Amino acid sequence: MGAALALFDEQGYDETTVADIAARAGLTRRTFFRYFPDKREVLFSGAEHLEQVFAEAVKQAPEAASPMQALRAGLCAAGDVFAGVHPYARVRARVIAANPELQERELIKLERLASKVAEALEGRQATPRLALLTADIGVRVFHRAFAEWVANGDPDALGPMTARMLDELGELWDT
Amino acid sequence: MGAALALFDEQGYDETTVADIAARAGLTRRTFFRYFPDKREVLFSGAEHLEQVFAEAVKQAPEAASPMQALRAGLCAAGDVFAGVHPYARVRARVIAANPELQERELIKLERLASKVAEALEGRQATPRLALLTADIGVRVFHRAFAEWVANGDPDALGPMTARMLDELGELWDT
DNA sequence: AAGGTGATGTCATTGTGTGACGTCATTACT
DNA sequence: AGTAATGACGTCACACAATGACATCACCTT
Repeated sequence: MGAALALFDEQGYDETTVADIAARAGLTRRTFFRYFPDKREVLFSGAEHLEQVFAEAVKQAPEAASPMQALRAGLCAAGDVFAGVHPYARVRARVIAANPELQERELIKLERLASKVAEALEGRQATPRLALLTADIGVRVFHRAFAEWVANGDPDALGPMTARMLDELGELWDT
Repeated sequence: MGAALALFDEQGYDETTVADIAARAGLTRRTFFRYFPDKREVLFSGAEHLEQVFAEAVKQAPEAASPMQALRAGLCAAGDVFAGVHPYARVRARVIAANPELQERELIKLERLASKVAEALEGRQATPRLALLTADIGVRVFHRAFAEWVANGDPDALGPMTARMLDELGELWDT
């Protein structure tokens, strides 16, 4: 809902009531809660799509690919999802950064994403233990790369930024 | 507050009101909110202590240690914090697992922990970029190892379990 | 045209979180 | 000792989120 994002950005999240959002969108409070289970959820409507793309790319990776290689494929696909929405992502990130409640919601979305990816990895060769670990770490790398991308990255290069960060992470063990 | 944990375990988190908790503890609703900023926070009172121990261990690691080695030191110290509380941790984990709101809070606590650890790593040799990444990944490894420890681990071996998982993660790049 | 179906609005209720304010006990200062 | 300051706790009142029950209206199907 664009109305909500605009209001959050203009006057802050806490200062914006659901009634405000509904009013600007030409709705009632009650109706708002039919579209979104709660106030925060407005900012996370694309989450399922991301989950789906990421997990699908992991599943579609070549048969011979290792978990890490499958993960990399997923990360690149996930990066593509955000093509063209860099400006929107900036505003959204600013709003979220300003509010702990929203950060909480963001984090649990990541957790859900990780569990979907773990599922996809299990559908290949990985043991549950390592699938969970690999997925979790992959998603966190995505999260950090996303933060850098929003802050100062090339709008069209989220995927590459993520892949690079994954490499850098692997090198941390070589000391 | 033990009263809260007991009630959450007996009747569920949502079914337990702040008034219930306060009553059992011999307090008022208003007083409860003087001790805890919100209802969830009851279950996260030890968080600052963990942050402090973890970060301190990272700072105290030998001068020559790499970021990864300093991280490992922090993880072991963090493991020691939970010596003797395995049974309590089980109940707590069960309550949290049953409620998304609590999971959200747990995740943001981890995020705070990661940022403290990142700070500690920056106090050594690491660049901000890699400090954030290393800390984040370290904390996630801790989180996953903790989950396994709660589910079926040796009550006295959280630290070793965590260290082992960190090794396994590093090996994922070797394929 | 009648009836069903879905989208939206109205109303009422519960519970969280917070501000304003009062009371009481303890400590500190003269 | 007497009194002022401080802090812990309670009472009251309120805004808002969230949700269930029910009404209304538009539109589609036959």
